[in-house]
Formats: sequence, C-alpha cells, structure tokens
Amino acid sequence: MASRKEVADLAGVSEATVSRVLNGVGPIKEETRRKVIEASEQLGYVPSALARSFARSKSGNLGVVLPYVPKAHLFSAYFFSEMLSGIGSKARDNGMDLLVMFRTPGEVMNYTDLFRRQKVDACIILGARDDYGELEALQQLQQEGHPFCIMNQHFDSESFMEVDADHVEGSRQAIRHLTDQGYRNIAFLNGPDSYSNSQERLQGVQIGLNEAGMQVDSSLLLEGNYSRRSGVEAAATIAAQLDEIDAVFAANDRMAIGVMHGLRERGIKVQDFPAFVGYDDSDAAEMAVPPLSSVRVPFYEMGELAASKLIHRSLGVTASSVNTDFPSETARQLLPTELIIRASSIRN
Amino acid sequence: MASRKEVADLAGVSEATVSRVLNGVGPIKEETRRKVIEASEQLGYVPSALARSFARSKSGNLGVVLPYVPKAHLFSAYFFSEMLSGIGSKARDNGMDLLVMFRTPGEVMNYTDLFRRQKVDACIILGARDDYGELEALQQLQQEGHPFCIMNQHFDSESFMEVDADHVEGSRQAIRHLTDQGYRNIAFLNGPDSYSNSQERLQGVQIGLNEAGMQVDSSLLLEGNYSRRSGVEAAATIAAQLDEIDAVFAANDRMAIGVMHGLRERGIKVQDFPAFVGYDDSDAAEMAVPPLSSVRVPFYEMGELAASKLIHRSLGVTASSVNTDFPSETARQLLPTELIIRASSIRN
DNA sequence: TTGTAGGCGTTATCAG
DNA sequence: CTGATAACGCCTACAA
Repeated sequence: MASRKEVADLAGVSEATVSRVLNGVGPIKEETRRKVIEASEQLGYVPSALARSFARSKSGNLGVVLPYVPKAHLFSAYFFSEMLSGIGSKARDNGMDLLVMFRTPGEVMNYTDLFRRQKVDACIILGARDDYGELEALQQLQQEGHPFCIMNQHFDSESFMEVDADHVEGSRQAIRHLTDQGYRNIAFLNGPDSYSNSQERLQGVQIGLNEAGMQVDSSLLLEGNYSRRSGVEAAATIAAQLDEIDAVFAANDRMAIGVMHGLRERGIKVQDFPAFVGYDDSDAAEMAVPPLSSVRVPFYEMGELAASKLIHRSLGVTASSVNTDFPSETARQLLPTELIIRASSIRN
Repeated sequence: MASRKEVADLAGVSEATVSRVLNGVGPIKEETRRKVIEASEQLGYVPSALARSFARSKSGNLGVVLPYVPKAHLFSAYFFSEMLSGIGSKARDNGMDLLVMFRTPGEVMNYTDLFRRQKVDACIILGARDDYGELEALQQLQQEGHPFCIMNQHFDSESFMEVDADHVEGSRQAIRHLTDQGYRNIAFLNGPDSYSNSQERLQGVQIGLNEAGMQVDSSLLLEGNYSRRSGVEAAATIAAQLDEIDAVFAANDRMAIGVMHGLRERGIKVQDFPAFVGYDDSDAAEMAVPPLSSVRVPFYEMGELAASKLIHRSLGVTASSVNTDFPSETARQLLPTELIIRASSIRN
C-alpha cells in the first residue's frame, strides 16, 4: 500500500503537509491542497487509523456493552438491534466506530480496563444489572472520569449519565386506556423488581389506577421474568380468576403473548379473553393474535440520544459550551413513550 | 495511569522485560516474572491496546458488517443478534473485539478501505446483496488477500469464503413433511430471487416435490420480500384459491405469519387454514397462532463458524498447518437445518 | 535470561 | 503557509 512518504514525494511537499491536507487542519494554499489530494488518490493512499489513534491516543471507538442474550430469549432481540442501530447512526455521523461487547454471564465486566487499555473513548452500557459488583464497577468508571452512559436501567442515588424511556408515563397511559374503556379489574404482570424499569412501571400503574379512583389490588399483581414462558405460567393464575379479571397489562410484549398462549392452551376462546396491553411495541405485537396493543418505546431514538450525549461530551466540552446544548449532560434523560392501540384492548 | 516505565523501575527490570512477561513470550526467570506481575498489579498498569496494535500493526478487531435494518423490518432482528452472538463468542475466545458497522442504504461499502485503514484484521459480511458494485468490492477484497467471510449469501463463480445454512435441504425437509402428510397442493411463498437463499429454497422445494412424484406448479409460486406485509399481500392470492391450496410453505416466518394474518382479515377461520411451514424458526414462530412449524437455522453456530475460520486464517496459517483443521477454508461451508414441527402443519 | 535500541505511521509543536 | 522533528507506547531483533 502507498505510504504517506510516496504521496509527499509525488506531490512535491513534505509529509507533514500531506497530513495537514488530509486532516483539514491549518491554512493550506489551494494549489498545494489540490496536488496532495491528486497524489493521494492516484496512489490510493489511506492513512492508518492505527497510527492515527496511537498518535492522538484516541481509539475512535464507541463501546457498546450488551447483555448476554443468546438462546435465552428473555428480551426481544428487537430491542437491542433498534438501540444498536440508533447508536450506530450517531456514531457514524461523528466518524466513530462501534466496538460491541457481550457481557459474560457470571463475571462482572471490568469497564475501567476497557478505557485504560484505550479500546474505547466512551461507552454505552445496555442491560446493566443492579447488583453490587456492577455498581462498584460503574462507580469506579465515574470516579476516573470516563464518559459512559447507561441505558434502560436507573441507579438511585448515583448521578450516572442515563438514558431511558418514561416508563412511569407509559404505564400510566396503558392503564388509562383500559380504565377509560371501563375495565376495572386489571391484572398487572410485571417483570422482576430488580430492574428499575419494573419499578417504574408499577408506579405508572398506581398513578393510572388512582386517576380512575382505584387502588392497586395486590391480588392482581403478578411477576414474571420478561420471558414468554413466564407469561404462559402467569396464565394459570389469570385463567383461574377469569371472572374477576377483565384486562391484563404486561410489562413486555413477550409476556403478554405468553399469557394469551396460556389462556388458549386452557381452551379459553379469544372472545372470552380479557383486554390485553403489552409493552415495547416490538414486532411481535403486531404479529400477535389478536394484534396486541402496546406501549411503544423509542429504542432507536434512545440509542441516538445516548450516543450523542457521549460524543458531545468526549469531544472536548469546553467550559463555555457546557450546559448549552446538553443541559442535562450528566443527568438522567427520559424519552416519551406512545400507546399503540390494536385489537387486543378494544372493547367489542 | 501507571506507565510501563514505572513498572519496570519498581520491578527493577527493563521495560522490555515487562512486556515480555505480560505477553508471555521468551524465556523468563520465574522470580523476574513474579516481580513484574507484582509491580504491575500494584501500580494497576494496563498496556495500551492502541500502542500494541500500532506496534504489531494489527487492530485486534474483527469487523462485522450488518445490513441496514432499522425500522425496515424485512428480516427479523433475531437473525442478526443470533449470528452476532455467535461471532462475538468466538472472537472473545481469541482475544479479538467486534467492530460493528451498518451498511448505508444507497452507497456500496468500501470494504478495502476498512482493511487499509487497519480498522479490522478480518471481516464478516452479513446480508450482502448480489449487485454489481458489491461484487466488485468483494472481488477487490479477495484480490488484495484480505480475510473476509460472507454469511447468508452465495456468489456463484467466485471462491469467496462463505458460511451458510443448507437451505436446499431445509426446504426439501419442509416439503417432505407436508407431502408425507398427504398435502398435495402446496403454495410456496419465496423471497426475492436476488438472494441466493431464495434460489436455494426453490431448489429444495423442487427436489422435495419430485421425491413425492410431483412437479412444481408455477401457479402456486408466489414471491414476497421477506416482510410480514408481503405475506399479508400474498394472502389475497392464496385466499382466492383456497379450494386448491392445502398447504403453504413460506421462505421465512414473517411472511408465513403475514399470510395467516391476511387470511384472518378475510374472515377465514383457523380450522380452514391450510397447513403452514415457515423458515428460520425465529422466536415469532412459537409466538404465532397457531404455533408455526419452521425450519430452524443455526444462526449462532454459523456465526461461530465464520469467526473461527477467519481467526484461524488471519492468525498466521503456516504452509504446514493449512488444509488440516480447516480443509475448506476458502470454500463455502453449509450447516444443517432442522425442521421444527408445531401445530400449524399438523393434519387435524 | 535480560538489556538496548530501532522502528511502527501519525500528530503536533516550533521554527522559518 | 510549509518543513523539520520530537513524541506516542509498545514490540522485537540483536547483543550481551
């Protein structure tokens, strides 16, 4: 491959000038610029990202940590691919590449080493769990001043940069949609309490019910683990009290669909189904029978936002530019959800 | 952060020795090794991947090119996340990181620059299209001797390294499953002919029908674009000749489910449905109503295989070691599929 | 078994 | 506006 020196020789300039032209820095005489461009095109010269990164001590990589999912279909892949796409789009806009890593099942990830080794300039963490080891690792990151952003999980009493959807409001909307139609006995199939997401949904449910002059009935509170299977299991409980239950709100689509399946397995006909509202508006929602109403979460946009925040942060934020474009830079930022209404929740 | 020099000083050795110990190369006196390890742990020293890559002129990154998917739900995200996980698993085992890129909608990707810039040491390409620009780009890669592997697409008359599933056999199995049960009028909803995958499925269908002493009936051949919507559209045709059609084989689950939806929209009852077999065995298959029989594709394993081949190739294959572990290194390799039978295709 | 020193391809600083 | 020239942090012969 052509070297920078060859380009310099061909263009009749110094190597430094070649770099200046290619990086668009410093004042350059137009003719010089032209000569350099021509020469480098002719020779097919491409600067080495490796050398560049080394010299700048910037990898140019945006790290993305994904939970370990393969084969364990707790969450829909939809979820992650949307976020990843959003992140990728912003990264590309800023000339950064995506370095994707999967969290290993047991062990806690050593986030700081990722930065120390200079593999990434910033990092987005998806699906962090709220356990001790994880928290400690994140605190260390924070302490060392590495730019990182957590998606889809909130750590109370920490001031991590976080991006999430407004699950309180999303859940409230879902409940309101049901109560507005006169449903009074709404079962809520939530996910594990260890996810901040689950807690927020419960809050939203409470608010929604209160607005309709109702209270949470703990006998209508069920817990699954976000898998379809756990929905099927919850169906047992729901089927048993089908007289009292006239609607089901599930914390994600998979569980909602699981409940539907469970009811079907028990021979319950669609016309006898309670109303259903799911969550995520994954592609499974529109594929469900009946089509599942669901709370749409702007995963793609969340990915974009997280990436933007990080990039604008790690790309030298001067004292003057801070607090203008990204006021809540270090704070938690929530994107709005939207209720998508389909047949499953409409009174017939 | 602690520098290598500090470690060397603390351990009372030269910097070179520090590197040797940390890289496990060359003969080292046990005591020296211990001193170095201690010193580096004490100082929290972590070698810079940047500098290391630069010195070795190896990025340590395995590139993965993904098709541009966001919002266009032609393929299931399931598909990609499985492959990505498989790739990631093998990459990790070999100390490589994943550099993920999304193909931009219009333009052809400049694969060679990826290598020239030294961003990646090897590259896996998912969802390549068989158009002229793409082919040319791939040929150039080949010519320059860069290690790359194409997944899920076959280029005739090229000897690219390719990994795919055996779609001929998978489709044959699906058809046999149907004919074995006595279904004779099987509609085949295929994807666009521009994907080698589609062509292979058609072949499999032909073989399967022939085995049952039948021929392909071109009036039963439909084409969609792998989206659910296209399945819904195909349902119009199928509904119109429901007397003649007793089974439907679709080239992926989304389309199969789309057809089911289309039939439902037309008021056709489940008990009057033709038998259905989908393809991919994505999570949507088991969520479908009725649960959809489908040809399982080992995406995860395909990812592992592709990564393995590349890694073993780019990690110095000597003349002696070649043609032993990976006989078909530069050839096409197919993994077996498996028919998963669910309610949708069982005669009632 | 270990130290020395050159080189990797850029960036960036400092003269000119 | 442009040309030298030090870093950058690590790897790896080569020498000892």
